[in-house]
Amino acid sequence: MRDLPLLEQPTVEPCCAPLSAETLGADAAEQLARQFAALADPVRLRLVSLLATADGGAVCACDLVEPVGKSQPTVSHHLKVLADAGVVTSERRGRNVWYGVVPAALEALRAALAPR
Amino acid sequence: MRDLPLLEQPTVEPCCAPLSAETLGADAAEQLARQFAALADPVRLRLVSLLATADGGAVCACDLVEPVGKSQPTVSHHLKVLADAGVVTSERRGRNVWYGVVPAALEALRAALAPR
DNA sequence: GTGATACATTGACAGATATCAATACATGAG
DNA sequence: CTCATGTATTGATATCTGTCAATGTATCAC
Repeated sequence: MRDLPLLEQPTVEPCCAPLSAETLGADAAEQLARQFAALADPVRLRLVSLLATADGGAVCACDLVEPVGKSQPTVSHHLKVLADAGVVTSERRGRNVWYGVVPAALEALRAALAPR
Repeated sequence: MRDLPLLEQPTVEPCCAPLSAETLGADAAEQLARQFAALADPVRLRLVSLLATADGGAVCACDLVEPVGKSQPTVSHHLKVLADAGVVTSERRGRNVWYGVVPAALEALRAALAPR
């Protein structure tokens, strides 16, 4: 028995060639830096990890506040940063909002770090 | 004909299990966030790319200032940030200092982003 | 409609960060 | 030792970022 993805997955276009393949241009560097910046915070990393390890790949925002030990507005802020960077997606379900990782986004970053 | 590595490569211990494998603890999250933060700047990304694409894998600091278009102290600062994060190594050679990427460090970050 | 619940936004503030000019330090040449 | 060169450090400043309390907004139950 197979389920459709819980959350709609946005299309992800690769930021650039791997760092080790060709010299990064200024524009690509800015874009890539923004994506890494999204992961450059311990709270956001824990959020991503919570989403990525959840079965179904999605978690209600209500279940994210307590595990990271920050206030609700702070968690909401971090989720927005992740969403703006394309690392997570969100979807309203009644009164709740569910968040899920965008595996393709992580894969794109992984590709940027690939060795020569 | 094979050469020894131009720069001594430090040992790199993996920060943590992949984000998608198990929930990231607070301490591991801090450590991993610091490493991603090193890559969360366009100038530093270009520096890493310049080093990674150079044959021999190392470049004189003197050849890094002009390509990134920032002042010498600024470039020196960014190189220090990268070195502190373990992403690059440096070695003095006479009056110059040569910098090189630490491929294992990039690989460790890549591993953290690996899918389930 | 009213009230309750879940999430997002605003505003304020402290701490971090990127940048450069000026200066210090280290190395090799003479 | 002295000087020139390459790199690092210091100090100052503007900008960005993480955080929370307070408030706003959307959805459901009634």
